[in-house]
Amino acid sequence: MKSRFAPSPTGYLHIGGARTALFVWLWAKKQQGQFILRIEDTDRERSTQASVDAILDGMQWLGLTYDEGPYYQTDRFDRYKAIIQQLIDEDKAYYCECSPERLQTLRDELMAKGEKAKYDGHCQHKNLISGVVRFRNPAEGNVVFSDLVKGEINVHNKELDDLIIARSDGTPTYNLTVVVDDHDMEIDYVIRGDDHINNTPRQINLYTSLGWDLPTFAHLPMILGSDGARLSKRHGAVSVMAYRDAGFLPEALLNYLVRLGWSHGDQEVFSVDEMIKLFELKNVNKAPGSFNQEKLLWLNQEYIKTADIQHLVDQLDWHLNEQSVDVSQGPDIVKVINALRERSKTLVEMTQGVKMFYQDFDRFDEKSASKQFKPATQPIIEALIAKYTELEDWSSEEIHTIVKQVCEEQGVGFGKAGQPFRLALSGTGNAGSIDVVAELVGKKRTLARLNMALNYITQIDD
RNA sequence: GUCGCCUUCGUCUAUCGGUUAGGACCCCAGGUUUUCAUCCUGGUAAGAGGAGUUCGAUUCUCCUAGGCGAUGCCA
Repeated sequence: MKSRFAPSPTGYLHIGGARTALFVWLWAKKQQGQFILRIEDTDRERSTQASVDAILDGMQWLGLTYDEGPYYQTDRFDRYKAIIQQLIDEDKAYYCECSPERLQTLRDELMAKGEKAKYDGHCQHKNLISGVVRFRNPAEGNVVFSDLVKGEINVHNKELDDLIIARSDGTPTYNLTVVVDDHDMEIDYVIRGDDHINNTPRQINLYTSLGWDLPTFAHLPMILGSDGARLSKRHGAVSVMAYRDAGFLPEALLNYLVRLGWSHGDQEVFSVDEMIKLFELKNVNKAPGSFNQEKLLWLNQEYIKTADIQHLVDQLDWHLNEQSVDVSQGPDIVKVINALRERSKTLVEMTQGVKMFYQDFDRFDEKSASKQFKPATQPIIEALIAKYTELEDWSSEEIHTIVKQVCEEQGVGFGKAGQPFRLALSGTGNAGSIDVVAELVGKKRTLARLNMALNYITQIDD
């Protein structure tokens, strides 16, 4: 069994494409079949190598590995040419010299009359030998096919016209190339976005005309933006790689995407293995879905909380490099991640949190500082400095005990000491459990930062 | 315009004729917590509209409306 993902390289791999790729990939994996990647680059005006690279990068990051390919349609022009010639020879296709102007006028007229805008067959029997090549679509009857997600679809041949299969420069067009490729590559399942539903009957006629067996079709609903409009740049990040940059784990994105349009009862979290095991095209929804960043964020946090720690280390590495955070000197990154993982929605947030363990800062967040570093706090900070300077066993337990001691001696609640201490340690006030954080930051840096806080307080005193 | 596809809480969805229409995200309230976060408890919120079939429709049929797609020498 074989299925394929066939993007056209006219931009990066976007969310919708990634979801299609995922479903196709899952279906292939589930059947223990082959997943083929084919680049549909017949439109040479718009196709770029940069886009091909971007698509490949996106798929690699998501872990959607392909068993065959990438095949490029531009490498197969001879084959398409032969098929087109064959169709002409068998009188199943013909040349047409109608000008774009004539065609446009025709469309306008038909539309004005309230009729279907389609080619009128002007050149059908002229026996021309140049121009575009059109496929002779059957005039009667209808095309019926059973779509794995949409069910039975029935289209009258009257609605279809003689579509162009070769441009006037001889290059083949999409509807011809897909059919030839899917046949030659022995694709059993054509799974793609439902914007292709309307092309399917035309393609079926091509298959039939060529005497080829039909693949099974499955048309996936589109992904819309939060406003219900087709997902586009104005909805924010649509490129898959932008999600890596924003600190998402690939498995979180995959999990989000698989649940957008597919479900298995009430289950929300799926490992990739579970997806493969449970995925069914018949459980794919017919209706389009809206992309919802909040839910993705929630899933990302779930994955950050539960992921294998080494995996997290590996994934975080890219962000650490990106932000030039050197973790080779200082506490074990594993411990730092464990201290941070429950409070990070993204790896970018986590990277921010990591900084305080490896980098010194020279100022406190002004808003927090003005609130926390009051003159009344001075004796508390001084007491902490005194006791910590003496502390031999720099462990979270001891650190915690001392905070408690100071609170008792000064007759204040834990928060009165804990809050300023947290701000002194982090500079921002955003940090986890202070004892654990202080242990990881280390004695030297903790004392330095407490002294910095003390300075701050004595300065506002003046 | 014409043709095709689609329509359950704000969002993602469950339901395969009989349910107080369930779950999840978000939001709100309460609890745990040295802040935040995590965690726990609870809450708000839905079958586009109209006919029909049926003892009974969210579920089946039809109509209408709305959305999306196609109508390209794009894919």
